[in-house]
Amino acid sequence: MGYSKQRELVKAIVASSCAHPSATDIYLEARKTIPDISLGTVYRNLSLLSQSGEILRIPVDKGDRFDKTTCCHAHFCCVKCGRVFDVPTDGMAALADRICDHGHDVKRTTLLFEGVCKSCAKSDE
Amino acid sequence: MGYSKQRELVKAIVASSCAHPSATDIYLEARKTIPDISLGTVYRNLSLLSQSGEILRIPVDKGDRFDKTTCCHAHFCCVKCGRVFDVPTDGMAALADRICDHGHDVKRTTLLFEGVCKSCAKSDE
DNA sequence: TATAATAATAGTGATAGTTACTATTTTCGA
DNA sequence: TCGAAAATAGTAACTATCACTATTATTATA
Ligand SMILES: [Mn+2]
Ligand SMILES: [Mn+2]
Ligand SMILES: [Zn+2]
Ligand SMILES: [Zn+2]
Repeated sequence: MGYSKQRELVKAIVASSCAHPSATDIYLEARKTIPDISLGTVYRNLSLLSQSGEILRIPVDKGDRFDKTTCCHAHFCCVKCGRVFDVPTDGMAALADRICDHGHDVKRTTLLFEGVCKSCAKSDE
Repeated sequence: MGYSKQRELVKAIVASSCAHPSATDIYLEARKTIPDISLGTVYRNLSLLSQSGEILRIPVDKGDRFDKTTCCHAHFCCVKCGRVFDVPTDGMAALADRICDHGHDVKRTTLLFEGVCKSCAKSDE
């Protein structure tokens, strides 16, 4: 993965944010430094950085969000304001309860594993 | 929520499927019975049925999927074929390991809580 | 350094899933 | 049976994201 100041900027913006920014958030922030950076470049670099494990992609209802914290942790996403909060994953069963104890109201818990299934892994030798 | 044969058909199709069908899957199946049913009607009824808890909406990368099983359970989604498999949620920490034991390759685990946060709950009295 | 090969970019256009809109039709209670 | 309320079909709009291409930047090499 070669050098480009655009890619470094995208990475720096994710690294400096605690708000789990969206691609658009990052694009708007990036334009303050590189005014003619394109949205496509932001998306491409977010994908590359996610694939290489330098940042984490979080699938949320209305567009993906990005996280400088790449170790496994859960998120609480507010359906009203869209903010994404970190949730440490020590327990797990009592997690939703703990979130509710903080005054949040958990409406839905989504747990999704993604990967390649047995039969697909076989079919491409 | 009033009666309509379209809504009953959408619900019946979800109830009879074990494949976690997408909105388009359901639309195509519904047209076999009601040829001029519209895609908008399918989407509207899927949303209504999900909201009322009669079916479960599963957010997956490439479009939502729908589930007749509404009790809490996890899913393994293959990024190659798109199939969605049920995963019982007894343990949780060893879940990814168990999926791998079955020959699947877990690339990413997504755990997402959604709801209304404390400050938003306060702001609308 | 000069230069050729490679990689990345900006800008634009396309795509797909979903929602919004509206005129028409269906349902349902009085 | 009749009128309000709800639901529909069809279409258009929206948004996040990806694809394409000509141009520019980076890197490797002589
Ligand atoms: Mn996080
Ligand atoms: Mn399921
Ligand atoms: Zn909120
Ligand atoms: Zn598969």
